[in-house]
Amino acid sequence: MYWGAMAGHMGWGILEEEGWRKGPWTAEEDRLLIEYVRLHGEGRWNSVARLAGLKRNGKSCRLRWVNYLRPDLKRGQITPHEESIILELHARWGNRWSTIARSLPGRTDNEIKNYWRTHFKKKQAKVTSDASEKAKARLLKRQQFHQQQLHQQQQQQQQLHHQQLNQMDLKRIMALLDGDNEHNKSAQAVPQLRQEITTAAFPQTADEQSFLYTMLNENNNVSAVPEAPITEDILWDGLWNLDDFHGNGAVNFNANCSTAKANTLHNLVVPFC
DNA sequence: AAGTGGATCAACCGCTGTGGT
DNA sequence: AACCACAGCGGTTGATCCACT
Repeated sequence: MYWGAMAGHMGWGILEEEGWRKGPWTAEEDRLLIEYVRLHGEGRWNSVARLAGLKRNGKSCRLRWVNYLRPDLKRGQITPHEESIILELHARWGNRWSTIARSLPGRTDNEIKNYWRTHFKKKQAKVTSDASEKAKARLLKRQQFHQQQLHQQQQQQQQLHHQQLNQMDLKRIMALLDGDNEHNKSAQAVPQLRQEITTAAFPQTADEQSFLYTMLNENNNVSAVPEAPITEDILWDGLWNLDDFHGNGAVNFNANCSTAKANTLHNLVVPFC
């Protein structure tokens, strides 16, 4: 199109090291190539340079002929009908442009490829972008819900802390740590203490629990790492696994979780269902 | 009027498949 | 079997056009 005009006027084109011209084709080069094909037919493109006096390599000649000079090429815009064919065939074959082009007489693979890139690639990107926006919204909703839950949990914990603070628990644990209990120096006492700390109504907060575990470690000079509590991350992992809810995920979910955990998860998940 | 950025398209590049020797 | 030349394909580039600010 405008390449030809530009090349014709300005004499563009550069010479490669091997002496091949590159860049836009001139009107004279086109004429030589057309004449060559008229005399010798398509093919044997590497002979074009020698037989037609063109300083173009075979690949360049073939491409110019196939994409621009062929007499059966259909000019003009892609019609809606052709567009629907492209869509359908691309859905079936993907980026096999030459295969698609065979179903569209007069259209080249390059043309279809360019058309797809300019018309559908961005639509595809928009679809992806929309999906991304939805994901962001979901994340925001999740974060808001997370904060709300955290706030509620803190309030509930504070209430429970005051209501259920069991002085007997505290006294028993502290007594064990202080050494009133003779067993606390023995290795067997460690699991017992750990169990006390874990199951006692007191402590209720993570800080309190951490404090007691530290005391326990210091007193016994052993590693007393508690079982990891149920974190939000684990709960959300459960939520994402619900994507597989119709498959084995649901089965595993129920099988692997205690009823309490399952209920907790269920309560967390329901707002998003 | 000038600048800018997206759209368009011709052409190139690198890789792979195929056929001949 | 190995090598080579060629054809074809898909991805990418780069220059120009054109609408918009």
